[in-house]
Amino acid sequence: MISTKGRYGLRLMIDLAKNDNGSYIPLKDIAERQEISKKYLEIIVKKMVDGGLIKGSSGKGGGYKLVKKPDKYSVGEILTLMEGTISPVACLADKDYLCTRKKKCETLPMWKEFDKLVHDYFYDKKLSDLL
Amino acid sequence: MISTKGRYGLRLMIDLAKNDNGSYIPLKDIAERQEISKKYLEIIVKKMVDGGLIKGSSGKGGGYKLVKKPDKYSVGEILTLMEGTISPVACLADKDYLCTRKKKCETLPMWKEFDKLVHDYFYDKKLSDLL
DNA sequence: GAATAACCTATTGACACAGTAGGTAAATGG
DNA sequence: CCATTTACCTACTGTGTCAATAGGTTATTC
Repeated sequence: MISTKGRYGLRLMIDLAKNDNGSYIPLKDIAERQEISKKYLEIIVKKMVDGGLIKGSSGKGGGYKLVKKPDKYSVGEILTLMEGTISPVACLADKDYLCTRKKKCETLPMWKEFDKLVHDYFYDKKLSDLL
Repeated sequence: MISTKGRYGLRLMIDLAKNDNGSYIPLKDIAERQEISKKYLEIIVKKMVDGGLIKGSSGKGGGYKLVKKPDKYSVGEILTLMEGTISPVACLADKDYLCTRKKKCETLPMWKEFDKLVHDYFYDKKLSDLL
């Protein structure tokens, strides 16, 4: 289940893309347009900056802006950054996950197939597809 | 993310299907074969019984058994019973979810498309496909 | 130097997850 | 009838995440 972080994060990116005029966009404006608490958006926006998906600038005339063209962002990378993982099961989400039943597990192949389905869907879908 | 309830629940159903010889299968045996705590499986098995997916019988010779042929169970119905919902976002999981932005939401169409993808995948996949 | 806006740390209440503990009720075999 | 087996039931617990709020400090511009 995609949390508000992922959902709001995506809307933040769409807002940044739609209102991009070259200059920085203040979070206050985004919060108002998107009807999301600015305080909560700060958490989301920080992850985006830390993850290198957007950049911020302080002071008057400051705000946030995209660092790439919208068609260069996949929905998958945005969601993965926000959610930590988009893998549907713990066995696949964590590379170091240890499971003694790996070889005889009857469900693992299905999870893997489903995981690929999800992964492909979100990584093929671009931010530009949502504008 | 599918929780242990969903994952174990699926393995329980597979175990019941694989070891079906007409009579009831004690939970103790399933717990040992699947290497899952019997106590924890009790919670899962109760949901299955309450949901009408399996039936139980007390006393010696008792246990649990399927009520349908394995090809009549979809993975989707098993997971939905265990997880409550398999919808990827709150907006779609809850029928009564109120969102003032429904009409202008740029992400909703994508969530709907993805929701259908997930739904179709799991409801087309049958328990018999996992044996 | 005032205003603007990002950036930072901490806290909170609610809830779900992943179990565990300890019992009662029902069915069967001897 | 009674011991055994097995399901069935209620309650509890620790850990963690979610969703959000509060209250600051730093950086930048005019």
